[in-house]
Amino acid sequence: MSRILVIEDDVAILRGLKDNLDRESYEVLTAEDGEEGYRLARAANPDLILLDLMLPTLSGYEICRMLRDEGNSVLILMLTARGEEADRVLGLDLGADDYVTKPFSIRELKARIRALLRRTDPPPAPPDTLSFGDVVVDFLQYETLKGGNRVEMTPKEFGVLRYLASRSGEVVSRYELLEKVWGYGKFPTTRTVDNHLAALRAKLEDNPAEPRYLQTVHRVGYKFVP
Amino acid sequence: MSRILVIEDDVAILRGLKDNLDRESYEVLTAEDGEEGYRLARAANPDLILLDLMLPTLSGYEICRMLRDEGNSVLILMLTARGEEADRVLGLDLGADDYVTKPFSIRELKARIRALLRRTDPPPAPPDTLSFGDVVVDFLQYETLKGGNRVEMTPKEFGVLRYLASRSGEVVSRYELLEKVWGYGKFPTTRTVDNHLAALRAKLEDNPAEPRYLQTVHRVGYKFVP
DNA sequence: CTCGTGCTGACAACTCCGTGACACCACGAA
DNA sequence: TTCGTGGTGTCACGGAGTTGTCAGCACGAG
Repeated sequence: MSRILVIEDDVAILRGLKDNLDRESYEVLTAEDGEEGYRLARAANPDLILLDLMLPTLSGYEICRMLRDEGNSVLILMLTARGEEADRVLGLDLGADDYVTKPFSIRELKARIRALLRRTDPPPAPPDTLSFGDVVVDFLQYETLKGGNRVEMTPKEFGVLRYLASRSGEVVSRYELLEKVWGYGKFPTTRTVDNHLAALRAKLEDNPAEPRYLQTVHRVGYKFVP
Repeated sequence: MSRILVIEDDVAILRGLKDNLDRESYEVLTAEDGEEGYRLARAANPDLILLDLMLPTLSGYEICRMLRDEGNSVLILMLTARGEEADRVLGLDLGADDYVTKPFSIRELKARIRALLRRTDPPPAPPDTLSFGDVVVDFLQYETLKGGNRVEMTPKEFGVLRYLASRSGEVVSRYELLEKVWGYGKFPTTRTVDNHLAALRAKLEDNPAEPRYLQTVHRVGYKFVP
C-alpha cells in the first residue's frame, strides 16, 4: 500500500487524519512542524504528502517549492484555509498536485487521495518554450518573439497558450481552460476565453481571421495545432 | 449524462435551478420537502444531490446524515444561507462533498457541480481513435481523414460514430443513441438520428447508398461493422 | 491620478441541429 | 407473385445555439 506523509501542526486534525488513513491501510507518517516534515519528505520517500499551508518553522509553501526545486515529483495535496492563498497555490508557479480547503470533509479528502494515487500517467508537463511558424515563446521569461520582433503578451495569454500547447493537437473545452488556467474558485464567462483566444490570434497568427495554429472546433473548444 | 436531484423548498429557486440544469442536459429530479427528497434520493439513485439545508419535514442536515448512515456515497452539494453552519456542513462529522452559500451565482454552482461529477470515475472510456477502411478518426483532435483527405464532421456526428464504435458490431436502437449521445432530457425525433447517420455515410462510406460500415437493421436500429 | 489587464454584455454572422415532407424500400399478408 | 403498411433515405428550411468582435466597466499597480 502507499506511504503517506501528513504534515500538520494542529494535533487534533493530525490525529483525525492519521486514524482515517490508517483505517484505509495506508502507511502513515506524521510531522507537526515544517522542518521535521521537510526532513521526512526527503528521508522517508513517501508516495504522497498531505501538506498544511500554515506551519511553524517552515511553511507548506516553502516545503513545496524546495521539494520541487530539488526535482522531487512526489504527489502533494495541500490543505489550505478557505480563500486564503488558494488561488496562488494553484497558480502555475507552485507545484502542488491538488488541494482541499479547510474545513474539508474526510470523504472528499480520501477521494482526492485515491484519485491522485491512481493516476499512473502524469499529466503532460507544460512546455517551458514553444515554437511554431515564426513565433518563439519562452514561458519562463514570459517573452514572445514573432519574426524576431518582441510581442507583448499578458500573463493570462501566456497561461492559455501554455495550456493549449501542453495538450497539443487535442481539443480543449472552454470549461477546461477556465479550470486549468484561471483556477478553482474563479468563474468567469466562457466568453472571456474567446476574448483571450482572439487576443492570442491577433498577436501570433499571420492571418488572425484564418487561424492556422489556434483553431476553433465549433461547439467543442479550441486546439493548438503545431 | 448525470442525474441530479434538487431538494429545495423555495419554488422560485427550485425552478431556476431546474431550468438551468435542464439546459446543461442533466437529468433533473426535484423535491420540495425533506421527506419527498429523501424518498427520491433512495429510489431514483441520483449521481448528485443539491440539498438545501433548511427544509420542511426533514432538514438537509438530517437527510445527509441518514443517507451517509446507510452507506450511501452519493455526491451531495449543500445549499446554505450565509453563516448558517457552513463550516459544520463540511466538517468531519457530516459527509457533504461541497457547499455553496446563498445567494450564490448560478455559474459558480454549475462549475462546482461539474467539478464534483468529474471527480467520480467515468464509465469505461470509448476509444480515442478509430480506423476502418481508408478512414481514420481522432476523437481527441476532432479530426477525420478519409483516404488521406480531411473530412469535416460536426460534434454530433463524432458523438454518434463514437458511440456506435464503442458498441462495435452490436445493433444500437435510435432511442439508445438519443439517450447516450444527446443526453437525458433531450428527446428529438428519431428522424434526427437518421439524418446524422445519413451525414456520416455521405462523408465516410465509399458508396453511401450501399453502406458497408454503418448498417441499418430494419425496425431495430443501426450497427457499426468494422 | 493614469494605465494595463481582465471581465462582461451586446451585436452580427455563422454553424449546426431538429423538423416536416416526400419518395423509396423492406417486410408480411394475401 | 402483388399489394399495403410502416420504416427509412434524403432534402431543404427555419430556429437555436455558438463564436468573432467590439465597446465599456471594474480593479489593482505604479
